[in-house]
Formats: sequence, structure tokens, C-alpha cells
Amino acid sequence: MHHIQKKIGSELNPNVSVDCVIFGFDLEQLTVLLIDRGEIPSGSGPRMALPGNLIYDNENLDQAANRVLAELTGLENIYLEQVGAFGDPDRIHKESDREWLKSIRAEPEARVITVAYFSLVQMAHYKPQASSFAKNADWIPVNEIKELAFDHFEILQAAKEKLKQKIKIQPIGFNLLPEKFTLSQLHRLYESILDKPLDKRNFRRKIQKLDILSSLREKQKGVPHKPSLLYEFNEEKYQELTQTGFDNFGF
Amino acid sequence: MHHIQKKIGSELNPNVSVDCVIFGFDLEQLTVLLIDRGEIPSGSGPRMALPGNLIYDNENLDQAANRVLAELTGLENIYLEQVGAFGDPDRIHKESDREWLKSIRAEPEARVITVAYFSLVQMAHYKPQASSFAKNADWIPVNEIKELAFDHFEILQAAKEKLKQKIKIQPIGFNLLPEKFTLSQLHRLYESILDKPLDKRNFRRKIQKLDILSSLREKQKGVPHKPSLLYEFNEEKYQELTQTGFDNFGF
DNA sequence: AGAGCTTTGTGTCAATTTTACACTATGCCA
DNA sequence: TGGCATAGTGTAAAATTGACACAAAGCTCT
Repeated sequence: MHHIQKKIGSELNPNVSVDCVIFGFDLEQLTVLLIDRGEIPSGSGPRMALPGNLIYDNENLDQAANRVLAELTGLENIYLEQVGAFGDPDRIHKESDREWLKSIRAEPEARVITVAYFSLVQMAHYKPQASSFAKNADWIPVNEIKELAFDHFEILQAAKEKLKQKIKIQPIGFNLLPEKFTLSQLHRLYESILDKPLDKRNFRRKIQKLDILSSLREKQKGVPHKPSLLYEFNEEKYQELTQTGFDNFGF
Repeated sequence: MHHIQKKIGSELNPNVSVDCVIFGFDLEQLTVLLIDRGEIPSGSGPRMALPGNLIYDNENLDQAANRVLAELTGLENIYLEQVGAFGDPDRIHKESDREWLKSIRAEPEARVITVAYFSLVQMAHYKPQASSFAKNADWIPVNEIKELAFDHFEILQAAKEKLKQKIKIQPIGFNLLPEKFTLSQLHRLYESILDKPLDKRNFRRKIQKLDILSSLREKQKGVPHKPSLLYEFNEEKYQELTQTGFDNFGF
């Protein structure tokens, strides 16, 4: 991202990049923040790609991922987790990709391995930054994504799977919801991530039994139907729960 | 590993290495194959390290991990799974580490990120290769490992955790056992990996209900107690099981 | 004001799974 | 033959899961 000033005394490492799968939830379905690389000169490859960049030699991988995220979204201190490293020697092959890579200061001929992360953000908090990328960034429902540039589709699949496994073990889903949310929204979220229907009553029962939600004395307003009670995630109660060795939400 | 001939047309990538956490099971506890780097000139750091090496520019990460594994153990086609990428810019700091790195052709000053894998091998299959490393390689019980060179201890922890999670979802433990094994051995294995006691009768019931073992009409011999029946893992039955969408062993 | 629409919120019962727990059987060894 | 060590087995109570249907609340439209 050429608008970012190069840090003094640091160099881009030509061999290692990070890519971020930034998940959001529009209260209906799971979405991912993708970048439209625009019309590509000679290429016919997919236009959409995950945000990412080369790392600097003086930052660690987590820092690099946080940086990429912040440059694009302006968000800091958000949930971020490594998915893994990807990198076939021939992962870059299209002429169009080379052009693109030059634009982010990568050397098109270099063999690059990329470390993928996924992050969970509240879509409402997202404010596109004035970077060259953010202009072309957009939330796309995961289920509508059929292909991506480079090996990004493969990375997306791995990120979805990791998220799926992780949410069975930790209640990280709250990072995707507003502070105040309804049980129905939480229900939809779990269905989206686990990619299967969950019985409404059984879901509610299970969640309530965990006792990690605070019920607010507050209702939805302005909805054209019976308004729902609002809830908040209760970090303290969750900490108590984990201290008992609990690590299985049973989904 | 300087005894390995450099592949024609390939170069070592100075920025990316792989490290392998090679798990074994001595029928009592979980062990890891570590390399003793020997007396270190000026250093006081830990002598033991995970096997690993830089990657070649013409191999992918999985291939590199398989290569490291084969160079050390002579084993091929064994269970291997990525743990993740590690790499603080300052992960190498000791003078002694620099000497060591030179010996594996790494550039001591370069910033290296490493991609960690874990693999599961039958200890009985392990035959040390005639490499400079294998002479000093040895199986160490995981619970006795208190420190390792570089950031390898952190990697080991991550590998243990990954193995723990994975075995709750897939019956990969069989890779650590001989073809024929007893239920008690399997029981001990699960206890070692999950790091908690499991009730004997409940464990046996659960495993048997899965119906992925073939009972052999054969008993242990030469043991100074009642001999146990021997079992084999039944790959076909496991495939049937997974085709029902099964992905939770309930541990 | 009332009818209709949409989503919320709730309980029970049967089936399954989990947990806790102790004694007999078998083969080796001394 | 007695002692030792581990294998192998069953049950009952408690907890969890899965399937399932209808009344309540607020909005909208007429």
C-alpha cells in the first residue's frame, strides 16, 4: 500500500506476506471484505482478492496482520487469529497478477509464502480508509464467493473451516455482532458459521444454560413485529466458565 | 543438512524454514523427536531443538516438511499437518544460535519465519538416517521438556494443542500405534494427548461404539498378566462413519 | 379500531449419552 | 499353588439432545 510511509530502518521482506480474511455479519449471513482489483490488463483471472501485503522485517506476523487490517479498515484491537501458511512455488502465474503485485511493491518473480489470518469485525464499525484499496473494498456474502485471485479461495475455505472449529470451542461469535443483540441474531450467526440449521428452541436453551449473556431490560424498537429482548455478552461470566476447564459448546 | 545434495536449479530461500514436531508414543507416554545440538561454543541456551531446515524455492511447504522428516527419519508418507507460522523478527539472538544456523546453511542475520508441522510416527518404524543430525536425535517425553532452542518451545506447545483438538475430531491417534494394539494402549494414548484421565470402561465403550476397530482373534503374548486382545484400525469403517457427517468423537 | 403479518418466546417428552463405580478372569512368575 | 498385574465387563442415575406447535407482541394497512 503505497500511501503508507515506509518505516525508518525497516525493509519489506520480499518472500513473506500476510492475507486477511475479514469476516463480518450483516445479521443475515456471513460476509467477507474483499478488494476488487478492477479491470485487469491482459488477465482473465478473478478480480476479487483478500486484502494483504508483504511484511516488514521489523514486525512480527501478528503485527503485520494487524497493520493490514488497520490500513484497510481503521480498526485496531480486533479479534485476529492465524489460519496458517500457504505457498506453492507456482502460486503466481498470471501476467495480470504480476502487474497487481508491482502495485503493492512486491516483486512479481519472487517466490512468496503468505500467512493467512482471519478476523472478526462488526460491520457497523467498519469505516473504509482513504487507501488506494479501500475505495474498492466491499462486503461480499461468503456463500456467493466462487473464486478469488491467487490462492485466496483456498485460503478462504481454510479460514471458514477454522472459524467453524473455533466457534465450537470459544464464543468468539460475539465479535461479529453489535454490543446489543438478540438471540435470533446470535442464532442466525451460528447457523451461518456452522453452515447448518439449528433448532430455535434447542439453540436458545443451550445458550442460556451457558450463562454468559446478560439480559438487558431493553427491547428492539421500530421492528414490524414483536420486539426482541436485547442481550450483551458477559466477559466475566465467560471467564468463570473457562476456569472450570470448559472448552466445548457442543455444536 | 549438508549431506543432502542441492537440487539442480533450486535455491534455499533464506527467509522461510520448516520445523517438525515429530510425535511418537512409547506405549506409556507421548514423546517428541528432538535434536541435541551439542555443546555450544559461547552460548548458554537450550541444546535441544526441533528438526527443521530452510525451504527450497521450488518446493511447497508440505514438501519441505516431508523432506525434513525423511532426511531425519527415513520415513515417507506419514501423517503430517501444519501447525502454523511463527516468526518474531528477533527470534534469533544468541551467538550460539548463529553458529548453529551456519551449519544448516542459514544466514544468521536474516529474518526467518518458520512454518511448523507436527507429524505422527510409530516409534518402531523410526530408523535414524546417516545424517549429521540423526546421530544426535532422540525421543524425549513431552512432559519432560521444559525449554527448547529458539522459539521451539512455543511451537511445541502449539503443536500439542493442535494435536489435542484434532484428535477430538479425527481418529489420527492410530498413526502413533503399531498396526496391532490393545485397547489399553489406545486408552493410554488418548490420556497422554488429552492430558487428562479417562475412565477405562467409558473409554472402551465409546471407542467400541464407533465401530472403527477390527478385533483380531489374537492375543498379546509374553506379558506377565492377562493378555489383551489385539485390534486393528479399520480404515473402511472409518470412511463409512465420516460419510454420515460425523466429526466429533466426544472427548 | 380491527385484521393480518411477522417474528418472539416458551415446555415437554422420549431417546440418547454421560458419569461414576467394583469385581472377576487370565496368564505369568516365584 | 499363591500372588501379582492387567484385562474385561454392566448398571443405574443424571444430564443432554432432538423433535415438535402455539400464543404473544408490535407494526402496518385499511
